[in-house]
Amino acid sequence: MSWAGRGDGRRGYHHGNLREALIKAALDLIEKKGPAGFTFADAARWAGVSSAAPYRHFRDRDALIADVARRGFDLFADRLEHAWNDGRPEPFTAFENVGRAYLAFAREELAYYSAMFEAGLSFDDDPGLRQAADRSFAVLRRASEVLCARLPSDKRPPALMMSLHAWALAHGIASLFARGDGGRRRLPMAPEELLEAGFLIYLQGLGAIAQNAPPEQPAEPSSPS
Amino acid sequence: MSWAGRGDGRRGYHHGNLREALIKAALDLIEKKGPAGFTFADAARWAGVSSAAPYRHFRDRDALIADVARRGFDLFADRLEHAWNDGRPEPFTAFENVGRAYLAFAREELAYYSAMFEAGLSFDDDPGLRQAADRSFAVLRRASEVLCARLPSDKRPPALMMSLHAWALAHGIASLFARGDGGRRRLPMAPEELLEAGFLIYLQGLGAIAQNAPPEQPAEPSSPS
DNA sequence: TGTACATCAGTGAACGCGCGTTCACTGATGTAC
DNA sequence: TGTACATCAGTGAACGCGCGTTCACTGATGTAC
Repeated sequence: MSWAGRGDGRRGYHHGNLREALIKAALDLIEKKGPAGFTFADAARWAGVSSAAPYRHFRDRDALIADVARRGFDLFADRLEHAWNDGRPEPFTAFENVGRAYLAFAREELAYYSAMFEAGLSFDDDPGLRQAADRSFAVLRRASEVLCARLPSDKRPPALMMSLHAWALAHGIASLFARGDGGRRRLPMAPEELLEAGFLIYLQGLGAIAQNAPPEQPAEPSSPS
Repeated sequence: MSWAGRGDGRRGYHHGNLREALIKAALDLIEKKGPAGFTFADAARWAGVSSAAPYRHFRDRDALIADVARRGFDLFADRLEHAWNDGRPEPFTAFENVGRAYLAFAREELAYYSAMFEAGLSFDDDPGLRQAADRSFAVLRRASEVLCARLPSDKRPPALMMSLHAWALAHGIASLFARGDGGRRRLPMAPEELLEAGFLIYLQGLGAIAQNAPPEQPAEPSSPS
C-alpha cells in the first residue's frame, strides 16, 4: 500500500499520497451513503488527516467527485474495451460481453457508477470528464459500427442510433435493476438475461440474425479484423 | 389558490394548507437544486412558516420527499394510463404514445421524476410508495399484454419481459437524454424519435410487424377490445 | 345566540452539530553549493 | 558529505453558517351545551 505512506499504519507529518487516499475515501463513502451523503470533512477524517489538508489537492468537494467520476469513466472504458476485445471471437458475442460488462460495472463499482451518473456533475464545465465519458461511449459506438457493417446495406441502420439504443437499454436496466445497493426493484430474471434477450430481439428486428435463433459464426463476410 | 389560505398573500396565525404548500415547496426546490439539495428548513422558509411548523405534517425530510415521490408515481400512472387510452386507436400506436408520455413526464415533471427515481428512497419501507410505483408499471405491463396477445403464439414472448424491456429503454433514454435540467448529453435526434425507432425495431424482432415498414391497422385479429 | 373549553396548527427561541473554509504556522523533503 | 535554504504538504484553531430538532408557548377554530 504505497499510497498510505510507510504502510505500517503510522505516518509522519506528511501523508505520502493523500490525493489517492482521498479518492479511496470518496469511493468508500459514496458507496456507503451515496454521492449526496459524501462530505469533504468525512473524506479527510477517513484519510486520517486534518480537515484543511484536502484543500492542498482539490479545489473543493465537487472537484474531488469530478475526479472520481473521471477515473470511473476511464475504468469503465477499459472494462468495456476489454469485453469487446476487438470483436472477438465474433462481433455478436463480443457485443453481448460488452453488455454484461456494463451491468457488472454498475453492480460491482457502485461508487464509481454513482459518481459518474448520479452526482449531477456538469460535463460541459469539465473537458477531462467529458473526454473520459466519451471514451466509454466510443466503445459502444465502434462495436455498433462493426455489427452494422455486417448487415445488408438496405437494412443497415445508423451505427450511432444503434449504439444509443444499446446504451440506453443497458443504462436503464442497470439503473432500475442491477444497482449494487440492493435498493432497487426485484426482477424475475437476472439483469444480464434481460439485457441479452432485449438486444437479441433488437438485432432480429434489424434482420441482423435469423428469427428465433441466436446466430452462429456467420462466415466472416467483411470484418475489418 | 385555496392551498395558500386566504389567497391574498397574507395569512393569519394558521396557514390554511401548509401540507400542500410544503409539497409545492419541495417540488420547487428539488427542481432547482436536486433532491440532495433540498432541505426541510428551506421548504419551511419557502412556505413562509417557522422551521418547526413542518413537523406538524411530516415526520422528517425523508417523509416529505417520499410523499412527493408517491404523488409523482400517481401522476405518472395517470399520464401513462391516459396515453395508453385502453389501446386506442390501435395498440401499437397507443404503446408509442405511452413511450412519448414517459419521456414527456421526465422532461416536464423533473422534480417528480427526481424524487421518484433519484432520491434513493427505499420502496420496501413504504407500502404506499411501492403501490403507487407498481401502478405506474402496471400500465406498461397491461399494454405489453395486449401487444403480445396479437402475436402468433409460437412467437409470443412473456409480456412481463416485454414490459421490462420497454420500461428500461424508456428509462434509459429519459435518464441519459431527456432530463429536463439540460445537464445531460446532446443527441442528434429527439429522444422521442430514438425511443420510437428502438421500440419499432424491437417489435420487428418479435415478428409483431413487417420488417422495414411501420404497421398499418392489422385487421383486428384477436384483440380483447 | 352566546359562552366555555378542547384541540389543532402555528410561533420563536434555543440547542448541538457538522460542514466548509481560512489562516498563520511548522515539520519534512529536496536541492544547490 | 555536510549545510543552508526554498518549497511542499501537512496542522490545529477558529469562524460563520445553516440544518435538524425540541420545547413551552399561543392564536385560531370548532363544538357542546
